[in-house]
Formats: sequence, C-alpha cells, structure tokens
Amino acid sequence: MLVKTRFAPSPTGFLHVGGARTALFSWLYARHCGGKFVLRIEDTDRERSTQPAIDAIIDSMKWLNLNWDEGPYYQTKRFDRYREVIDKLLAEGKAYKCYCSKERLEKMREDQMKAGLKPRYDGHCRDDHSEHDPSEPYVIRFRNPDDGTVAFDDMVKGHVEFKNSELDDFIIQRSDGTPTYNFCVVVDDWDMGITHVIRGDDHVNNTPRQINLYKALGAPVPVFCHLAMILGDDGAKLSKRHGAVSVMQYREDGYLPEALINYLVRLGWSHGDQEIFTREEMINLFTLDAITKSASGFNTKKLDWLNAHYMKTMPSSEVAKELVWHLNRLGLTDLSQGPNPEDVVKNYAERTHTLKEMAQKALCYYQDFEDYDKAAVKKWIKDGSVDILKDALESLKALDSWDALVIDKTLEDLAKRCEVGMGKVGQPLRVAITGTAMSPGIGDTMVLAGRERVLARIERAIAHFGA
RNA sequence: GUUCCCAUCGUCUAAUGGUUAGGACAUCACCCUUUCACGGUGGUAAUACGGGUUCGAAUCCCGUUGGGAACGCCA
Repeated sequence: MLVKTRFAPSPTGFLHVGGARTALFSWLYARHCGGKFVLRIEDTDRERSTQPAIDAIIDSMKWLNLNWDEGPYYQTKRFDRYREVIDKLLAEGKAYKCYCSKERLEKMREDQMKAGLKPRYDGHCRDDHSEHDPSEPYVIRFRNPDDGTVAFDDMVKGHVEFKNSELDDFIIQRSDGTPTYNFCVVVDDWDMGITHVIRGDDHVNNTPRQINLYKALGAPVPVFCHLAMILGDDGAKLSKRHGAVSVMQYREDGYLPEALINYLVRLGWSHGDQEIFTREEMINLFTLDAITKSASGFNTKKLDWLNAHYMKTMPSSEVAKELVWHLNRLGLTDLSQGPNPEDVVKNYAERTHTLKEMAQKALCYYQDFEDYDKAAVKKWIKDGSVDILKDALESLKALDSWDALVIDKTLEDLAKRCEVGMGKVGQPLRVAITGTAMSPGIGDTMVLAGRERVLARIERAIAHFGA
C-alpha cells in the first residue's frame, strides 16, 4: 500500500509551532514509508481565510524544507465535487435538509446544557418537511446512525470508542450553500487517497463523525494518528503572549530551520536517548508508535542549545546564508566593506545562541558603531589603558602580515614587556575595536575587522579615552 | 454539565512486570581561560494519590485528584 499523508491547515493565521510539528510528523511518516505527502489548504471559511495567511504557511513550509508531492490543493476550488457528493447523500437519504432556525438551535442547546446533557441536534427535521416551503433557507445535515458505537484504533491514543447516541446530525452544508469542514476533510482525504491522517488531538472528537461519513460514502477509513498539543514555556496553552509562536518569527529571532526541526521532532517523539538527528536519520527512524500520548511544553532554552549546536556543526557556508539574511534585516546591505560572513560564523558560532545575536555582534565589522558599551568601558578602560593602546598601535602598525597568530604573539610580547596580564591588553583593544567587551580571540577579532579599520579604531579610542 | 484524552526530575523524554528509575536542556560546583563563550568533570532533581492483581508494579486493572480537548451554519 502506498502511504499518503497530508498537512491540511486552515489559512486563518500564520503557521505556528504546533502546526509545524504536525506537518513535520506527516512529512516524516510519508518519507519514512517512501510514500507521498500532500499539502491542502482548508479555506472553506471564506470569512476568515486570507491570502497573507496562505503565503505565510507556504513560506514557513519552504523555510523548514518540508516539501510536498501534491498540492497545494484548495478546498474552495473543489465545491463542485462537494456538491456532487452531497447530492448523492441526499438522494440516498443519508443526508437531509434542515430548516431549523438558529434561534431554535440556540435555545435547544441552552436547555440541554441546563439539563446536564451534552448539546446535540434533536433531529427535528429528519423526516418531516411538509411544513416547510422549499424556498426557505436550509442547511444540510448528515444522518448519523442512532445506535451502536464507532471505534477506531488511533496510532497514538490506542482504541477509542464513542457511542453513536453521543453524536448528532452535523451540518455538512451551510445555508449559503458552502460545505463545512467535517464533510470536506472526508471527501478530500478519500479523493486524495490519504491513508494516514496525522493531526492535532483536538480532532479526536470529530473523528467518529467523520468515520460515519466515510462509511456512508462507502469510502475506506484511513488510519488516524492524533498528536497531543504543544504548550508554552509555562505549561499554558500556546498563545501570543509566549513571544514567538509563528515559524517565521523563529526565523526572525535567529533560529536555523535545522534546529527548529530537530527541536520539534523530539517534542512528542523519541528514539532512545538520541537528541540530535540529521534529516536522514529522522526519516529512517521515524515511526508512529514512538509518539508520546501526553502534551508537551515548549522549551526555548533547549531550542537555543540545539540552535547553537547547528550553528557550530553545520557547514559555515550554510549558516552564513542565514546570517546574511539577518544582516540585511539589520539594514546592512553592502557586505563588501567587511569580512566574509563565513568567517563571522566560524568565529561567532560558539559564542552566540542565535543568528540574530550573531548579526548584531558582527555589525561592527562592516560599519562604524556609535557608542562604546558603558559597562565595558567602566570595567576595562583604566589608568594606563590608553598608553597600552598607543603601544599596541605602534606594534600593530609595524606588522607586515595581518595574521591572527602573529597579532596574538605581538600582543603577548607587549603584555610581557609592560609587565601586565593579557586582560589589560586584550580588553581595551576589544573595546576600541568592537565597542564591547565581548568578541573572539583578539587576533581573530582584528582579522575580522581588517587592518585599516583596527588601526583607525585604536586611534579613535586613544583620542576618545585619552581626553 | 456531558463525552473523550492525558499524568516519570523545573522542561523534553528513556525504561513495554525485575534498573542504584537512564539521557538531554536548564540549574549548581569545580576545571580550562586575555573578554564572551565553547569544552571537560561532578552534583541537586521525578514515577500525582489511594486501592487492587502479582513472588515482584513507573509499567496491568479500578477509583480519586489534577490538567486538556470537544460539544458552532470555525477548522
């Protein structure tokens, strides 16, 4: 059997990490099985679906490198097909027109709640339509079985069973003639040959209704796999106040897609004690039975750790591409006035956790900075610092090769000569060159900044602090 | 309210009846060190509770508590 999975977001907002994890698991399972992965946009709610949301979802999927084999399909382009299926259901008596007013429905729900019952449609329009003028507005409901149970063996939750008496005749077509979610998913998954439905567990309660529809349609019922939700850092439901929730926000915050993917794959899935997975390993090892049942909380610190790991271990040319994107975002478009971004990556990968941070720190190698960091100045610019800067300036000017090791050696000699520790030499220079007390080894820092810029900045610092 | 789902260190998780309950992130201590980091070594830290079943339970069953989801002419 050819395995086919799908990711079917509704374009009512950006792609958040929960959705991304669902997409990842669906994608991984398809790839693991050598099957197909489908992207489908569930936009039947025309009020809330937007083009920017569609774009954001697609951009996110591309950035995460979750490629799809089919689609994107749009439900709004399949209305003819839905109509056809509804007509068939209607003709077979498996669906019916309902003329109940929203007021009646609302009152019924209220009464049922008050009586301690689960609100459900009472089947008022099931059989008798004689009192209604066919021109009245109506919705179409699916005739759910009255007796027995619906059960399914979820790949994550295990055996789940519902009584049909708990379910009701849900609406499959609105009064404006458009079909609804619970109906469209079934028709789509059937038409598209989806074998495994991997989705959030907020859909568990929809599943029995959908299974009844599959059966009424004579369609094969797919395997279901319901993923527990992802919570915020604080254990509460993910929301805007958690800062980054959208995938593209993580990009803006300086994370690599590789890191986010690796982080997400371990959220609700595991393979022994392994934490780091290449794409190939994920694909090879990913199975549905290793998915956790319980909800998991998002832990930004661990993401940071993974991001740092990937910044350090990925080819610097790859990381540099993403770094350039961040430098551009900071308004730096001309990189010709500074070092090769790859060299920035090599020097900063192990001293920063995000590319955003790296880009900010690297800015001083491309353009002049305004102010010196106050704390750094206070701590490191002391009596004698200016003299050391002057001394260093002369020694550096005399060098005929601008090499990190040579520079380090020169400054070490200077420290010895002046009978001070390297801290009193390296730190004032660091402040002079970067404006801060934090940078790579002083020789590497100077190579990144370049000879001319270094000499100019030392002179500037001498003038500034010597006054 | 009704139905469904869930429950191992702070967090992500391992252990599918027998382990001193393991790993990772975070945290703490020490080492390394010209800054910031990286790295290394070690430590603190968990089976929600109560009953069963069993020679033996984190693991199986029941209950309690706690959390979550669904109950729309949203998806």
